[in-house]
Amino acid sequence: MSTSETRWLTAGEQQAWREFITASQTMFGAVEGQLQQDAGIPHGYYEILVRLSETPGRALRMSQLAEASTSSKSRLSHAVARLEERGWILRTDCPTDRRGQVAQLTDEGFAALAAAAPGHVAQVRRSLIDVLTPEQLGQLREISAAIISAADHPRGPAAGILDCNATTETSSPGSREPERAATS
Amino acid sequence: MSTSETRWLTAGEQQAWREFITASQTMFGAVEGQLQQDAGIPHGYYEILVRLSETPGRALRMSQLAEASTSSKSRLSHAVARLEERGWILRTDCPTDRRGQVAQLTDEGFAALAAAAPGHVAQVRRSLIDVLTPEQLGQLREISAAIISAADHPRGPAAGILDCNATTETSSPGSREPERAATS
DNA sequence: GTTAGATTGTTGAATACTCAACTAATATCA
DNA sequence: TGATATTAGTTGAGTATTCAACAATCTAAC
Repeated sequence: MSTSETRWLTAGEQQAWREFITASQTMFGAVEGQLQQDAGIPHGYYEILVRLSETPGRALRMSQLAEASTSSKSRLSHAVARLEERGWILRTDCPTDRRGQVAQLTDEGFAALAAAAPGHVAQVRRSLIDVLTPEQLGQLREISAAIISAADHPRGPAAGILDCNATTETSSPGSREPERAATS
Repeated sequence: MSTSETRWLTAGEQQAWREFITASQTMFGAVEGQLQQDAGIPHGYYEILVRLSETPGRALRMSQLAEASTSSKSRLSHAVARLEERGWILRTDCPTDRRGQVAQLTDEGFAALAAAAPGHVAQVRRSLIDVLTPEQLGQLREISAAIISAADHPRGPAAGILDCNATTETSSPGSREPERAATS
């Protein structure tokens, strides 16, 4: 298994990959910029506030909040600390588990979120939703689901099924390599 | 124009948006992690090296390199400084423009890139390419192109055409708002 | 030619994220 | 019960990115 031939990307695959990178950077950059500009917080922080706002008591255990906002514990800890400084979140001890902390969205936090939401939604429409046809949006949803699912259920380096993708264009081993060496 | 009603996201739109966020984070996180782990550089640095490696003399003006790697001047400046410390890039004065600097990929840099490429490509396959059908990859390419194009040619807040997207589900103004206030 | 403006690239401060190390509390199991 | 392992969450150091300010050079217009 040591000398597994590298399956370089075909021209089409590489183009898809690079355009996807550019599109994502552009998109998230615009969303980030709008939020930073108008609300003074990064998008990750905004997500944290949103998850809390959607929870019945507007409160969540740190670990659950981390999962809900797809954040690492460390990142969440730092982020909540910042948001607490602003008075948008309050941290209290968890009554049932003395290790735990409960993050509670304050009224100020909710108000800030409500104030930021319209501008954010508008930006998301401008950068993504309204830019795609309904059909494309559906496709994007399925593509995203496939990506997430693949990450959740990783499989061995060279599953047999995958080879069917390399049939049409075998990407001659040297073609995308000797002088270029890479793939972004 | 001051009181433009917020067009909240429909349930489907919101789901697409959120899944896209998660998918992107997952995907780029995996790619980033692999590169950081195996090559000790972030993906953005890798891209810089790639662009240089693809250029005839393996050298580019800073501004061109910035554009090629979709990076801000500042970011590139910092990044190249780091890569220069490693001996992977060399900066020299531009002969034709005394303001300019030319970034030159060194042999060590090229070697490092060549060493990192196989692992990176494998990761890109694992996280994206091999996870999608050829058809989906094509769809993703078109979706990406649409996003990029929209960012390049921004249009006014409320173009008439856009309203056709809101026909089926008008997202009752209060539905996704009063208690939730947000949209990730 | 000289001046006003634009471009090139760097810098430092502020912020956010990652990683590893750590404390404290709870679970598991002999 | 007591020992061990797991889980919850925080912290600090290191690094990357952004932003605004800046110096230096080039370009254009008069």
